[in-house]
Amino acid sequence: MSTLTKELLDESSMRGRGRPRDEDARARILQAAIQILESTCFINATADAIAERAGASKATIYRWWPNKEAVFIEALRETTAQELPFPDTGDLREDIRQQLHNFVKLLTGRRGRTFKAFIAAGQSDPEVAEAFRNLWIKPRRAQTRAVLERHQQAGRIAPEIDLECFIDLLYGPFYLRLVGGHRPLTPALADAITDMALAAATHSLSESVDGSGETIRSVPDPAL
Amino acid sequence: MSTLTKELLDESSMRGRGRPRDEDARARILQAAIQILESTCFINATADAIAERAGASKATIYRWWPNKEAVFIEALRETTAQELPFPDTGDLREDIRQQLHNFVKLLTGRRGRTFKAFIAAGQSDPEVAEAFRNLWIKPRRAQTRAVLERHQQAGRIAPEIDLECFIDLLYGPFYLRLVGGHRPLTPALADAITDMALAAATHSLSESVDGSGETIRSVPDPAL
DNA sequence: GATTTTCGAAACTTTCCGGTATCGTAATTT
DNA sequence: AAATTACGATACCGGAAAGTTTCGAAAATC
Repeated sequence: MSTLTKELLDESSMRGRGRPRDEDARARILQAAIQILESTCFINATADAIAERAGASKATIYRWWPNKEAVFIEALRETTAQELPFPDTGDLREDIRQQLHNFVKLLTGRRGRTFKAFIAAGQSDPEVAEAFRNLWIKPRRAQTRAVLERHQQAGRIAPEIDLECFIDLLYGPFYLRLVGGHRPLTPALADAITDMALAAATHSLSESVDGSGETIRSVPDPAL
Repeated sequence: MSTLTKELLDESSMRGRGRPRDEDARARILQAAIQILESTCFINATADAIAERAGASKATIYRWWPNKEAVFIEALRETTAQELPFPDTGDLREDIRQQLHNFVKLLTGRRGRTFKAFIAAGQSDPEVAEAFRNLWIKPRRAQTRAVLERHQQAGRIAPEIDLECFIDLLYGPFYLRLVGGHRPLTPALADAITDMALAAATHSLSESVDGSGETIRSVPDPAL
């Protein structure tokens, strides 16, 4: 975080003559960008605000990034890269429960505002939308899918379940409350979704147990 | 839509002396507002754009609405008031399936862009966010809940299911794909969510049949 | 020490847009 | 006919913010 990241690797060979880039300023700018998204909305996330908070100059920002959005995108990449790893204990229920609880904790914290800001900004800026997809959504989905695939192959998720849709079923409710704001994001929701998602994933499984190999998706008589 | 809505009700009594408000212009302005949200993003939804498209004057807009956002809010109210009624046939599966298919159709059409615009604008304008909640989200949820409550009382949904969470489970995946853009909104998703949501709603139901009155949320042995 | 490149600070330009004011005209009441 | 109010068109005002430029100082190479 301090002035430790000076000359690194063998970039010294391709270094020009003049004063080198201030890596510390780079870090401060990215951190300021994220902090602004965490506190206020995108509307207040101006280039001046970043510069002021980072103790840097606007000229410095525009020397290294083509525009304001690029700063936010790089900041998102650096801060969310390692977040929310899907648990893989072998216990499907516990994996899901843990993950959804962590997700709630993430969304109710500072990161929730960051995501809302990116979702909002993505509507008018395709590059921001693509960045949010590629840097946040897709990596999480890929990792989630990897774990769920193992559970499915182990028979703990019914084989006819479309995992992509199942992942939407898992995370969708939380994004809905995040952007809808009709109800708060609580651990209770995480528990409820865990129960329901697990029932959905194992339903046909428990049915195929009692008899027909044909996976009949029979429902209790609609008329009571 | 034409000049039919002139003097209506007994407002003629409280009409002043001068030229009356041009109700046709009002309709054109609201229609223009919605059309702009449907075509481009909120970013292009300027007051000038509304005026031009409506063939009206900006002065007329600001005479009847306090600001730009109020126009969009009233336009949302008028256009979405009657949309997406939850089916109530008594057949839970068919009710859900129909509703989700209609929802997909709605979101993939022009209305999807409108919603994205409102979600985005709501991040920086609390009044817009509240309007979207009160005019779209909450009415749909209330109606959905009313129908689902009857299904639950009739025993077609397990009694321990929290309907609010279940509603989030139903609609969440579609909002997620709408704002995430990682996968397209397809009827196939509606079918998949229908199957999984129904399994979730009836799972404990089929379990409580075979024995214990205690609602144990037991799962098939995690280790296969 | 000369050169080169970056730095922070701040002024600056440019563009855009929300909202207001003006003006001549149209519609309605009295 | 007079008074009143709304209309469309258009010019205008003020602020905000993206991005550029200028400037003197700092940090590196040669």
